[in-house]
Amino acid sequence: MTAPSASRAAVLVPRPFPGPLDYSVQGQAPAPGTLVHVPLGRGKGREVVGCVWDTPQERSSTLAATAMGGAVAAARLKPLGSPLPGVPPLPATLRRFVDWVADYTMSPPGMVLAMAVRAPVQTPPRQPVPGWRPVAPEKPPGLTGAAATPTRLRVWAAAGQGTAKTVPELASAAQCGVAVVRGMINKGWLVQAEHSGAVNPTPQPDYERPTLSDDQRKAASLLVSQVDKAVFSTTLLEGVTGSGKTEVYFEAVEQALRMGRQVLVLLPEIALTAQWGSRFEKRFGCAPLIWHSALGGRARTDVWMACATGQARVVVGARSALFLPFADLGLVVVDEEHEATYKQEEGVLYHGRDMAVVRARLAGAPCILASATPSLETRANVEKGRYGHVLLPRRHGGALMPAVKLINLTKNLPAPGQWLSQPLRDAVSQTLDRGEQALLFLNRRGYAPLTLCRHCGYQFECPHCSAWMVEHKSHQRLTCHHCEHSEPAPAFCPQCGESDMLAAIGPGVERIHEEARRLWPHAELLCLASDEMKSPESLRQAIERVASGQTNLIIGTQLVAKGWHFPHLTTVGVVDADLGLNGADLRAGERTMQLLQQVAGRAGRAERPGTVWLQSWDVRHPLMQAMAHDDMAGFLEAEKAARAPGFWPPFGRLAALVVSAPIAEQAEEMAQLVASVGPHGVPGVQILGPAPAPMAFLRGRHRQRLLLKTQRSVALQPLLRQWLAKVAEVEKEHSAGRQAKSLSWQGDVRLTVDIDPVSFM
DNA sequence: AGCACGCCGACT
DNA sequence: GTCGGCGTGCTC
Repeated sequence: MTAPSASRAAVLVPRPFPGPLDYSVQGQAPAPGTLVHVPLGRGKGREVVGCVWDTPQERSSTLAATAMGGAVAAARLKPLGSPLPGVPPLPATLRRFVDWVADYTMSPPGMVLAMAVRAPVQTPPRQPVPGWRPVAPEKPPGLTGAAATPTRLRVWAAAGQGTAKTVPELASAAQCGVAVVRGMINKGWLVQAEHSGAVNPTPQPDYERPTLSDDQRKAASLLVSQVDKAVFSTTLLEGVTGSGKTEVYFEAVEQALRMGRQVLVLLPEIALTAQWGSRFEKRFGCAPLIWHSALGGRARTDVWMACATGQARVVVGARSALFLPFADLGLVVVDEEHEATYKQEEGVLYHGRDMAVVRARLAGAPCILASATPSLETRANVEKGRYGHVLLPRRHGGALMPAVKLINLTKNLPAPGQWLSQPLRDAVSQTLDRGEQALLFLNRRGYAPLTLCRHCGYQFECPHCSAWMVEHKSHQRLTCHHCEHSEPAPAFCPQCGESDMLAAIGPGVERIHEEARRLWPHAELLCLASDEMKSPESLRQAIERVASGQTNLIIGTQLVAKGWHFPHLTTVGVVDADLGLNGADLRAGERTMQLLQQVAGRAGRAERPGTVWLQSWDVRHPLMQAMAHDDMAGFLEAEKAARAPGFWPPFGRLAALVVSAPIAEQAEEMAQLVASVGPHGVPGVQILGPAPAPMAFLRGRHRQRLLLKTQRSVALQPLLRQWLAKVAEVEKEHSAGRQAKSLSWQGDVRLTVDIDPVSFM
């Protein structure tokens, strides 16, 4: 004889609390996943929208039970509010994913939930609008003779066609006022029917099936069989640039569509969704649903709702699409899986690629990771047998991989103030003469990375960051690339007052553009940098100009290195191939290799072969040698060999702890304290630092960094949890002892934890 | 994260 | 005498 269920419901609210809060319910509690209004705090706007959460037992299948404090006394419980109308409950697979991400990233679960429910909370879904249909197939007796006016008959006909329509829809279809329609409803000639709501297009599996090469067919059949099994698996789809990876995983998408299941495709950048969408449309006959953070209001909620109701078949989007409430997810694809932009660097710090694998696992769906240059992490998972692997070793349609040539800058030094060496100039001139397209690549926005005074040596630095201000000639401003700060280009030195002595040092893409315009005055130039391409639409137009051959010389930043298809492009010149190799970044070599491979991959994708020129100050560098001799495997082996002995990722695990404060000493003192209570002397665990973070001053805050490095066998998060608990304990002691100690941790001292850090700033 | 409460400085 | 600064503490 079980009593009616406890009059208490756990509700996760979008606040940084350690777990769900309890509310009292009279009668039956709403099902887990239901979004409800709940009172919170004593404030005026004391209502928030939360999500009815599962009991710990229900969660424990996927999550180690988190020790939560004792239950709150029943008398203190506030009553549960009303559910959000028209919003389906969050599916269990999404709730488990929220729990998992919170646990893994050590973020409050409520903050993870916030990412999943922002759309329907900010913009409530459209309420279902009634549609109207004829009362019967035959005209009713009243609608005869004089009453059967031409207008009424048009309304009658419109109501009988297609799906049920709303009153305004019928009025416009029949070209009459709404009054006519209302009148017919009052007479009972039209009856209410389900209105189908916002209709989502349905992709057709075999709208336009491509002819696949043998390589492609073999790869596709394996992926299709994974989708067919409808269980979790992860497969790396590795294919050189131009090998037709997209067509291959489209076959897997097709299979999921045939099975009536939903597909999620992640892209590293929203800019890519437009071109991807048109490829999808050619293949499946309609556009996919697109999801990214720039999507506003109503459109956002429409996509969210379509995922929840199952109407959405295929969604393509940025990493935040992982938190959409898919009703029946049958396939997850992560395109360009190696891209660092998959790492969220603000708020909840999660890696989109890794969380995509988890999302698929919790949904019982296969996951495909696609790349021409897979990350070492993913390769390691392939080698351990955790991920499957399919390989496309050749370019599609018989196109050849481009030849790579090195230009030794020490021997081909351009004149002062110039950056293109003679061999590169010759190569570009010849390309243009042949009527082909050339690309000059420099991964640095703006005109010049440093402005200094030749008289006194003053360097223009950002007042809020330890970084130089970058000159942007197009806007006549100096801009910091790490924060919002920007100021008009100066006329004189603020230190010595000297005018005419300010000098732009080093090249940015704008400066290369200027040099190219002088060298090739008759070329059709286009400068492609992310800061100039604000909207996806302006980028789409620029890409279209390149792809169609309207422009023949492109100067660009890493934006042009993405997966674009430029059939006329045969020559690529990398202005500074060494850029990115120096610095303390663990993955500097790997990332530079991926970038160079991706840029190089833009050349010679059609019938004409391509050539890639790398300008380098250090042509002996293993990466330059590997590029020239097409020996990526060798380079990667060397990278692995360098990381393995120290248990650096992927051979070990890493967490970054960053202490930041407005005053440098505060950050230093706090970092010392954090370090002092860390897990020292634990086998397989190493603490590095504290030391000033590579960006020691950022957005007005001084930063100290510690790294926790463990062997793979060590559970990283429990270790960190203990560590942070000790930090909190010591902090408490200090605040209890008030007057003691110095200025530290008075004020705005923050500690952030980044699991699996990607950026080493 | 919000939001209110609380306890100290410059204004009508 | 009050308005308002942001330090501190709580949210079932």
